[in-house]
Amino acid sequence: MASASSKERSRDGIAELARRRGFLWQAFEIYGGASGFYDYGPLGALLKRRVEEAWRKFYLREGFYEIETTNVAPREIFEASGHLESFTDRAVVCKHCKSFFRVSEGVDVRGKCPECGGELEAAGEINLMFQTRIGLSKEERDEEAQEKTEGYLRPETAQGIFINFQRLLRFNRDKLPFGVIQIGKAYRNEISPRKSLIRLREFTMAEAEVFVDPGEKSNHPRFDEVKDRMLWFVPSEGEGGEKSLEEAVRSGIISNEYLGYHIVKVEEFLERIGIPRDKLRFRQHRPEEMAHYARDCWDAEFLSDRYGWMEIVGVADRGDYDLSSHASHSNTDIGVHVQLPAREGETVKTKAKITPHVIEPSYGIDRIIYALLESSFYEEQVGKEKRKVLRLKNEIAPIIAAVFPLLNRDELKSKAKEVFQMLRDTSIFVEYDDSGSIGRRYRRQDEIGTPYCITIDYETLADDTVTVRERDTMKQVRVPIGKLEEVLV
RNA sequence: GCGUCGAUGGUCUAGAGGUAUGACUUGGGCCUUCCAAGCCCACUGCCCGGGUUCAAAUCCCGGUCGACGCACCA
Repeated sequence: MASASSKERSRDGIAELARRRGFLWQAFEIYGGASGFYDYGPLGALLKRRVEEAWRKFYLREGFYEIETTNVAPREIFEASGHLESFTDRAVVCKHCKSFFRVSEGVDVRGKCPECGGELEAAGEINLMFQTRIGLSKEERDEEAQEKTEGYLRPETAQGIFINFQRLLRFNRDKLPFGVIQIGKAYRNEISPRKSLIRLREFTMAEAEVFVDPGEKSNHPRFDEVKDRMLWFVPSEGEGGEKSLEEAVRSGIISNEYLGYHIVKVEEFLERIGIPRDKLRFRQHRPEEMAHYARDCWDAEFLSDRYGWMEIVGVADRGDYDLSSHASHSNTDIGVHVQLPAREGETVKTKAKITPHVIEPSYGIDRIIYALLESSFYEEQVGKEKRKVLRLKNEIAPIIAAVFPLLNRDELKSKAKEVFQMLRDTSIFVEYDDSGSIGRRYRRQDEIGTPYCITIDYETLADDTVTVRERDTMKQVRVPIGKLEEVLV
């Protein structure tokens, strides 16, 4: 056990750091905890917010508008979305080979295991949605009345966008294509949540829904901007490997330009916030692993030292599944009139009514946070000490800079506090520290990914310059206080 | 959900029937003109519940949480 657990521990350095330095805490800890729930501590919350902010900016720049919809929704929404049907079957498990089966026409508790012929036992309900009640319900009421009060926590944020489609279309002045984003919590009552942030019961998703005329799917107006981008594709069939997007689309690996465009955007974003490109690939779902709504799906996978390849973003072609289904369940017409291009010799343009298709990049923010922490964590030998450093990009680092007096003396401390306060008054988030030796303070900041440390020394008192020490190189430059703001951005 | 193993200050750890070891961290002080230095002082702990026993961190039972394997992950 000793050797296994010490190996475990060294591989787990980032988990220990995240806990100790206030990034990530198991939820409900003082009550013994509950599996699948994590709280973000002060630094974790800052990091997460900065990642979300970077994501928001990225998609707003692409022309998307953000909306915010409810976490709780009535039963009908999930009847229409297909989640109720896909989630509430009873399940059985084979006592012998442990295979799991959904109860269906062919399989029930009294039957035999289709895999090995072993005895089956009930394994409860597969219901990944958390159920709740909306309003009061009297127990003696009939079943129909019960159903009326039945509500669920959303298992994805997307439905809130689909059910507002008409409003959104109108907001976009009845023109396709357009895109909508949402960042928010989603909930899935996982059977066995594990692996820190990888499988949570409550998690943050950032989803973008692109509505496009199906006839235009292979004609993205900005395809040229991204077509030469090289990506690592792993299709469900045939050879994978590094290809340009254009090649992938032309050879049919990627079925349309819209899907391809957004796959590239996913990689651009991930790279921008600091996920290393060589740890990223795009893997296509096999038909049997596809969600009920998807006609095609590509996962952006991150190569984790700890967990191997793991999904951090899914890019799905949902076709017209959601809009059509909500249209029929809600008895609403959500078709869109589009103009067809005028043909040779025709004087009148024809109009057609179509149901848009949806391309959906869906980001698991918590998994991305994990990937960022793991891939930016380094332990390196500096002299006799091990230096732990989080090489986070400036754009997402929880704290941009820390201000120190070189020595714990009043004249340096008061000057340092002055500089600290000056920076806090800008949008640059800084920290102040005067405890222990200067070296200790540098290392403390390295550990939490602070890119810069500003030190006030006696020279500062003479000429108003400070040293700025860079996290990754540990090199220092002298900078006038007045120029700090531009140096730190 | 099943199986195996585990849980001791903030972190990591020693202890295998007599209420706990050490290191680091943290806080205070001294020292210190740039990378976890040194010295002094201080704080903090046996996952929860039940049982056995004069006595339980230690043994037994149950639970919770975690790691790993199987299954699950629309």
